[in-house]
Amino acid sequence: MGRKKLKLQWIANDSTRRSTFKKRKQGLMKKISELNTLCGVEACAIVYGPYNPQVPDVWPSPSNAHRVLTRFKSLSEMEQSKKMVNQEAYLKQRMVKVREQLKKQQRANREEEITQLMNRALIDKIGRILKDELKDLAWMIDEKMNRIQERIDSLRNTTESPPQLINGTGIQMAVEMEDAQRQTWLMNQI
Amino acid sequence: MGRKKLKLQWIANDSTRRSTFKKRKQGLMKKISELNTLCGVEACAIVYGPYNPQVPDVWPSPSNAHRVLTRFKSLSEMEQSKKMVNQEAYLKQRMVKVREQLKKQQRANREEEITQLMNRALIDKIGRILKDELKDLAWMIDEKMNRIQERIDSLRNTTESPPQLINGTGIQMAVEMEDAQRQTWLMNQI
DNA sequence: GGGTCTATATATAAGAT
DNA sequence: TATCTTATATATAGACC
Repeated sequence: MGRKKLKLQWIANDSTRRSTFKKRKQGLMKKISELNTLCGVEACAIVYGPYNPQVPDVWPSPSNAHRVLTRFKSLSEMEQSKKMVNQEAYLKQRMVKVREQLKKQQRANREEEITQLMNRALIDKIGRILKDELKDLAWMIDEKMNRIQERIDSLRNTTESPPQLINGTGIQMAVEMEDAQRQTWLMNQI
Repeated sequence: MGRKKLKLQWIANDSTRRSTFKKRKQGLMKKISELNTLCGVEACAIVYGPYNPQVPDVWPSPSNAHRVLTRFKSLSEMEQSKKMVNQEAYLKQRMVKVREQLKKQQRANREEEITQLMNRALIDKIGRILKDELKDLAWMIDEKMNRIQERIDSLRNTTESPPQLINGTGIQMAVEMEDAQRQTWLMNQI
C-alpha cells in the first residue's frame, strides 16, 4: 500500500528495510490495539527487531504479553485476564473520551481564535487600505480645492460666470457609489 | 476502513463484532506475515478469540510462536521493561500524535475559514468603515467649503452678481449625501 | 451465521524536506 | 536520518445473498 506495489520479499536495501520495519511495526501495534478495543479480545504481538535481536518489541505491555504468553502455555487463569482486559478497554475508552473532549474544546477555541485573528488581520488590512485610499482622496480633494481657488481668484478680476467645475472626480465616484458598488470596488482594491 | 468510519470502541452488536473480529484477525496475521517476510524479522501474534477463549489463534504457527515466546520469557523483566512498549505510554504517545494531527487539520481548516469569513466580513466591515471615513471627509470638505464661502462672500461685496460656483461637483455630492439642507443653503448663498 | 461485493477508510512506499 | 507529504495499495464496514 504505497506509491508502488511492493514485492513480498526481503527488502535488500538497509535503510528502506529499517524504515518499512518501523512503519509496519507501528501499524501492527495499532491494529492489535484496535482489535483489542473493538472486540474486547486479548491479544499480543512480539516482534524481534533488526536492531537489538535480544530485546523484542512487545504489545500491549510486558506484563500483559507475559500473561498472554503464560496462558498460551498453560490454558488457565481465565477470570483474572478478563478483568484485566476490561480494565484496558476502560482505559482506552477513557482516552477516546478525552480525545473527543479535546476536539470539542479545540473547536471552541478555534472559533475564538478565528475571531481574534480576523479582527487583527482585518484591522491591519483596513488600515492599510484606508490609508492609501484616503491619501489619494485627500490628494484629489486638494487638487479640486486648488482649482476652485483658482476660479475664485479669477473671479476677482472678472464678472463673468465661471464655467462648471470638477466633474467625474474620484471623490464623486467614491461618494456616489452605492453600498454594493463600493463593496465590489473594495473587493478589487483588496 | 470501510463504508463508514468506525468509532474506536467496543462493538456492542454481537454478530457485527464477530464479523469484525474475524476479518481483522485475518488482516493482522497477514500483516505479521508480511513484516516477517519483508524485514526478515521474527514475530508472532497471539489472539484469544471470543469463541473459544481457551484456544488462541497464533501466528506464524503454534510451535514457531512457542519458540518466540520462550525466547521472550527467558529475558529478565528488567530488560523487557526497558524496551517494551508499555500500553499507557503507547496510548499517551498516540494521544499526542492525534492531538498534533488534529491541530494541523484545524490549522488548515482555520485558514480556509478565515479566508472565507474574512472575505465576507472584511468587505462588510470595510464598507462600514469607509462609509464613516467618507463622512469625515465630507466634514472636512464642508470646512473647506465654508472657507471658500467666506471668500465668495467677500467677493460678492465688491461685484454685482455672484457667479455660480461649484455645481454638480463631486465635492458637492459628498456634502449632499451628508446634508441635503446644506446643499440648498450653499446653492442659495452662492 | 458465513461468503461475496463495493465504497471508504487506512496504511504505507516513495518522494520531498 | 527523521519527519512530513502524497499517490496508491490494502483493509475492511456495511450491504446483500
